[in-house]
Amino acid sequence: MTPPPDSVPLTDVDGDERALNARRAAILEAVVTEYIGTAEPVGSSHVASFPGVQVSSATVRSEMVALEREGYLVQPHTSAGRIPTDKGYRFFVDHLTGPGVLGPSQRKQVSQFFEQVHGEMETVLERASGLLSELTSYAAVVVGPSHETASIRSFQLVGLSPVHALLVVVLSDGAVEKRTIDLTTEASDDALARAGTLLASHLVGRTLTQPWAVPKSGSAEIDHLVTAAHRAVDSLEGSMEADQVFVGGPARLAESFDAVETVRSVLAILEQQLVVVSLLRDVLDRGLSVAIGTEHGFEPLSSCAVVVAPVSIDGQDLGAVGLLGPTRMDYARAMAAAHVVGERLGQRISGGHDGRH
Amino acid sequence: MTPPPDSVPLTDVDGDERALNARRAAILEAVVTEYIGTAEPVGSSHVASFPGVQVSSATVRSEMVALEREGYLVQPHTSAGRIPTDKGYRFFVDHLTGPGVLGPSQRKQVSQFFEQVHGEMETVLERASGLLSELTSYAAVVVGPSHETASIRSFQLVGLSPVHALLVVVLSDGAVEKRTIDLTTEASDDALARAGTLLASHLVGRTLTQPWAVPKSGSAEIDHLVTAAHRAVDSLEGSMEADQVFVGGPARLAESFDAVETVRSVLAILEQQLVVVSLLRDVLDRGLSVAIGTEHGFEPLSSCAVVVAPVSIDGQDLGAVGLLGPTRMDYARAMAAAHVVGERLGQRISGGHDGRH
DNA sequence: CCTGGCACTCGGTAGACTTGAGTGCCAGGA
DNA sequence: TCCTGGCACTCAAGTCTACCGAGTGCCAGG
Repeated sequence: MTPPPDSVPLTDVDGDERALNARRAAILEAVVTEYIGTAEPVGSSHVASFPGVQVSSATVRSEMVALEREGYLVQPHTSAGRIPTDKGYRFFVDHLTGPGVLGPSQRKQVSQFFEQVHGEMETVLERASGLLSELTSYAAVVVGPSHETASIRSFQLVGLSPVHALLVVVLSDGAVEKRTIDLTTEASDDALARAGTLLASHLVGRTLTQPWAVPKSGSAEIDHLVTAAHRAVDSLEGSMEADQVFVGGPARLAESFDAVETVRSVLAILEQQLVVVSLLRDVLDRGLSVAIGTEHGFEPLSSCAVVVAPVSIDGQDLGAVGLLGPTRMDYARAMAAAHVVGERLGQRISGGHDGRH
Repeated sequence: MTPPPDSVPLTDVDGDERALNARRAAILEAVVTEYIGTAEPVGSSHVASFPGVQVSSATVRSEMVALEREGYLVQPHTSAGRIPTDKGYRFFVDHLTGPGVLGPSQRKQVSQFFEQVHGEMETVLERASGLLSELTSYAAVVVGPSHETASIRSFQLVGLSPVHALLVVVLSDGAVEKRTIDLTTEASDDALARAGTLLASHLVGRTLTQPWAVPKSGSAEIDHLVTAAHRAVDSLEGSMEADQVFVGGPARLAESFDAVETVRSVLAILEQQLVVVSLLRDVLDRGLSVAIGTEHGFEPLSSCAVVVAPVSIDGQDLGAVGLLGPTRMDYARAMAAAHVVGERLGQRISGGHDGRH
């Protein structure tokens, strides 16, 4: 029906989708901005009244037809306004919205938080997830640094009962891990201590991921303890990652989505911490700071957008922070908040285990 | 209008509210049972068709009027059926429903769980909260044993950096707690070790709540470390309670309540672990196993019912399990599930830190 | 190539009507 | 005395209609 020229953007830079001419971009921006604010389909006359759009509503309409044909907008039904598609949000995030700034009161809130917060790293991360959630009113996720590179600082076997011992490992990053060991035969405190010392001499200074040979002692009793401890150390390695995930303000999901079923399924996802971590890592690894709708390839979250920011300092990976909200989220604010909190958290973590007290 | 005899229950045992005559009880039971199943107001003809009710719907109607006057039922509006009030549920729970039994598949699920689960206490409690939630499809809370009576088994100071040390305490119940200590002056590993040994000799065998005097050493450097550690130990005491709360299946709240706002506020409560613990404790202390609506005096949860069961063995308090659902929850099943899981958990906890592996 | 105008679509709202579940009350009967 | 069937009444919810208005697509004129 329509001749080919219609489908060619005016300032097509490379490929077919990369750029939109300025007018269409302005219209898209208006639609996204308005829809984020009102959650209602945006009509051409609303758009035409935007300061950045200096054409009549009729022109806006014809441009919107083009934007819809190219996949940036959709109409829920005829005779309704348009709402952005994931692709529309993507263009908005990539080209139309600045890095975003926090309001003064929010900046103050962040500063106060980092001045006042104290205590163990876990506490700080946990409370930071709450902060991020409060700043944005979305659900927040904070992932702490992995223990992969931390070396073992202390290694101890503590007897709990005649047939139970506790392996306690302190890492150089301040993490403490433990594992109960069942002893098939009773062990004396003395044997435990000797096995502990033997193992400590072999293990202190290594990381948990480095393989190690089981040292031999002269005594069968102690060898028995040592092999049991060896198994326990191996099992430590796998289970440590999950400890460092903190979810803040999951209750806010109920504000973000009106469909109860969506709330339920997203909450169910957040319960699976491993999934959340890998989602954030995946998005970060792809060099993105925002994943919209199906971009993260994770079906149950297709109605969500994920904003992530690394927690790092000098390129060193110390974790990540993330925000989970509806695709019609306020990307600028969310990105700004995630960025700021991620950055301050990185400074805090690297700057000492407990700056003040 | 109506003469006094109308308002006098037929078999009034003591006080004015204690008992209902058998017919009214049967009618109340029918209403509650039906409403729990359907979530819709129950009419007199439905009730009349219940096997336990051998009277006509007209008679049921007049009895329902009486039950409404006495506060056991309410009508959402004229010409609708009745729904139970909190008082109605209370009577149902106290007098009309048996202890409840789990279905065979659920019993099997519980058995399998306790056969297969292994690992640290925290892991077991966490997963038990998931089990309880799956069994009932309500949100579950598991509170682990308090560390109040546990004695200190090991006490260690580990240097992390020249100006940071980590205090690591192992308790007799297998719990490990840590606290970072800022050192205002640098301390040698040797000084740390000596301070640690000194403190260990004073503290091992005590509980965390017992007050203790700061031991004096000859050296000012060590005294300095010792007082810093003293402060850290004191701060440990207060923060340990919160660690032992596990919430399972919060996403199921979205299934239990249809109002999004209710979901949001209940989720927000569950985020505050201290509140949840004290709620459960409070209900248990009052000797109840169920708190319905406003009975727990906690306004934001007035549309919820809380089912609790102690985790104990031989009268020794090892914690509590709880379920949070709508007031129209299936009390019999919930109580049965909480009871069983609480009991098995008690056996597990007291029976060893890790029965199998 | 933009714009105002125009006919058209269609979701949402409001009112009238119907339906049906449920009630309260009452008179007759065991 | 108490239960029951009958009856008139109430009211939420569903259906149908009409209508409004926001919004669109298209077109002719500037």
